[in-house]
Amino acid sequence: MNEPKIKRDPEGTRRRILSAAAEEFANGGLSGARVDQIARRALTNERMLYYYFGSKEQLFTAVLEQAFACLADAERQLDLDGLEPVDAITRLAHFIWNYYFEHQDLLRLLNNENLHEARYIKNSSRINEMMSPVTSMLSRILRRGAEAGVFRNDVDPLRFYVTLSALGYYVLSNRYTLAAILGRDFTEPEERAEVLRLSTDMVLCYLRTKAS
Amino acid sequence: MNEPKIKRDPEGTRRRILSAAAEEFANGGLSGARVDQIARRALTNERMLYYYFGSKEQLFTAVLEQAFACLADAERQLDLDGLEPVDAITRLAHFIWNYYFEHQDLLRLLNNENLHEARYIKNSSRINEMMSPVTSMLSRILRRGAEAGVFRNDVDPLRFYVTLSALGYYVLSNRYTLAAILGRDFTEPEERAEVLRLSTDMVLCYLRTKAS
Amino acid sequence: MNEPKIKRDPEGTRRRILSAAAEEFANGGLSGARVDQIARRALTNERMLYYYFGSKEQLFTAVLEQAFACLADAERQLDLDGLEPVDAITRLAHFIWNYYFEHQDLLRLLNNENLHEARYIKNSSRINEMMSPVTSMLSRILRRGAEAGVFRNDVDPLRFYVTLSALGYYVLSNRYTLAAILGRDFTEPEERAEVLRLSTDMVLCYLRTKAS
Amino acid sequence: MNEPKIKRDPEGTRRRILSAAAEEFANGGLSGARVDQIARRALTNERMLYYYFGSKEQLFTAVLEQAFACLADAERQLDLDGLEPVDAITRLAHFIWNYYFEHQDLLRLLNNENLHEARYIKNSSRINEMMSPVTSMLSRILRRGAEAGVFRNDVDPLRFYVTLSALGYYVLSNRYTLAAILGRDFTEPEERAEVLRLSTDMVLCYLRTKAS
DNA sequence: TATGAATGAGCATTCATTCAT
DNA sequence: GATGAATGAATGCTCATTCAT
Repeated sequence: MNEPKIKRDPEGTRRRILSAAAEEFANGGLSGARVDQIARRALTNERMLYYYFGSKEQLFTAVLEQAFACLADAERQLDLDGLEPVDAITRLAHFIWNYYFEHQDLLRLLNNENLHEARYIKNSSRINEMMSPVTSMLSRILRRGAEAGVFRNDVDPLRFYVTLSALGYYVLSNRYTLAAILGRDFTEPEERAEVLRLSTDMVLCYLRTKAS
Repeated sequence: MNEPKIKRDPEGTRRRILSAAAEEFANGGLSGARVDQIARRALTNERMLYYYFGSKEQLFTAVLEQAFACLADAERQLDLDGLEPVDAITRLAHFIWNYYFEHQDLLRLLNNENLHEARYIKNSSRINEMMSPVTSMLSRILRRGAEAGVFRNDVDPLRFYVTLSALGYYVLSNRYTLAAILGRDFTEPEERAEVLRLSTDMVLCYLRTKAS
Repeated sequence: MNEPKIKRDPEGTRRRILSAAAEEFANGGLSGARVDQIARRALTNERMLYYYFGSKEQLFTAVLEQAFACLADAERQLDLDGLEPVDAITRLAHFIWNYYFEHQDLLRLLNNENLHEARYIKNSSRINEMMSPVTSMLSRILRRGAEAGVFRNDVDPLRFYVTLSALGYYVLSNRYTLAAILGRDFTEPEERAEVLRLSTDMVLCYLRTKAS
Repeated sequence: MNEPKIKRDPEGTRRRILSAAAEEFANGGLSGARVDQIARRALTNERMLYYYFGSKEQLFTAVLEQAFACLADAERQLDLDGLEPVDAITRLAHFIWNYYFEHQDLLRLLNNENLHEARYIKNSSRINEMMSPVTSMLSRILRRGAEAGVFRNDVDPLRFYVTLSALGYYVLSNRYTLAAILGRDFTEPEERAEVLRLSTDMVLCYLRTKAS
């Protein structure tokens, strides 16, 4: 009656359910999210959710798949191969740092998923097929840097990648408990800039050092 | 009947409930944990849970309080003031790294708590009262290092502390999604040792560099 | 299985819940009534009760609203304006007397509601909107009687209305304790007739007396 | 610790439980009252309630018994035999009117008990033994009045007694719903005085009228 | 494709009551 | 006589899901 009813828009209905579910699962996780809330937010009814996705769990998986697909897309649009190694690393560090900040839903979904021991990612063939494009990119940068003599040559790309991701992820994911316990909000603009600088300084300092 | 019934053991009952709750809340979080499961695991009945803790949420808070109290205790037992600055930092890095590894329940509780935006920590006067003892310790180490000329002198202790914590926390918290996506398990013993080495190398490398 | 299942009858389901609730709330009141009993009696399940009414308390309010709506309907169907004043008063006295007798659920609901200090009536906008139609009717009768010289002219209509209601309500509401303590059942047919006669004699006797 | 603990006062404990129970049962009735509330209000623990009274229902019965015993006591202290019949009736009407007003707990208990169909009064031998002293008193007054020629001689004492009680009980018991529906509070001092006057005028007017 | 109606299992919580000291 | 600890059976309510149209 007073609610805007969308009629006969299968594509749109599916999309609205997916984005509504992303928000609800981000807050609350799998068990905390409510199907009626998702339906209401998607301007449809609960039945359609089952019609399109089969079950709450399958919907959760679909949300994860979409979030990962977005990340992979963004990574693919990064073109670091034309940059100097130092600039490439700096650029990559900034990209990762910003991506999580701008997609905190993904961060929350990842946290939830890890609390489930990645059960739903493992069951998704789509996610398993998409290998992170950024790792091979990183390998190339590190190799180029080593060949140019600006980087040490004993760096494992995967290990280095988690190092690049860790600080940004950690201060964002733990912002609330850190604020409660340390009394500082690491997501305020100035503070963010300082931590990012610390992070890039640290990794570059390490890369430039000769292996012992 | 066939279960061992413990009778008249208030201390023990309370303790059993608390530790059962810690496990159940670690898996599943606040909404995922089931009070009947907690009661069963504690070898008591649901009623006692309310008798001792009032509500599921208050029990959750009590679990958080205990986990934080344990961490604070462990931090207090660290005596770094007698060590050389470099050794002290190394020791601290190892401590943090190992503590989360050996107390993954705390890590999961923290993740859950951050998904709740730290609502339950904020409501706990006990937790708010216990300021992390490690930060003042870290300040002293950094100052000593700077005075001895081995460390740069522009390092913010809190910012440095989250840097120390971040990598260990990240690879542990995200082990499942990292394994699914990057195909490597960062919690295997050898891998852990390598990542820890990378981490300490990186921070020490940074500390030794003169400020730009 | 062996119970008659009614399917796809929203009107009927709602109605059956309401009438089942009326009975259960009449016995036992708000706290004494059980939602599973109401559901069983309504040949449906507990969930539908919440589907249609939201909560036990809202269902209680809906039951009160319906009972009051019935009373107001019955009052509206009384046409006393064409009768002689004495006949009109007699007729009204009989109506009130009989209505409570034939709707003892309403009486019990009213008793319960007064034990709650009318909390649920106050929260019902529907009930607050329907002013008792009978009071204005009574005003007109009393005025006509006074103008015709058969009634005294100092009678307050509302005060007189509660006098008319009181005796019938009291002997019915307190029938059980009166029977236990005085040893007489005031709801037996002969006794009822006598008390009704006493009541009408009394009020008419009073109305006919000149004001002192 | 911070609560005043009463120790070794069996008489007092019993009394405090009884009066606490009276209040809790008056609000909420049998099913609405909570044993822990009663215990807390009585400054003792739940166990003592069972020690002294056996069960919640037996406690309810004991409360009823005490309330009735108080009423019977008060009635016995009325000495109407020395008064003129008209004064005696007036005095009795005022007594009843005031007693319920000053003992609204009794009124609420009676309402609750009638909602239970007087189950608990019936099971109390004590209450069944105490016949209301006021009825025989009333018989004597009516006889004297009739013999003196001031009262009609066809009045049934019991029927007349309920008439005397009804109005006072009704406006008090139904004060909240009457206020909500008629918009007038019949328990305000001035209004009470007027209704009492209406009531006594009415019964005296009736008594003075010759039988038809 | 879309939707209101229906369901049973499960949820956190509360209850009166009893046990053991 | 007095008390803290313990219990099992409800209680109101919510959940994800399916039915019928």
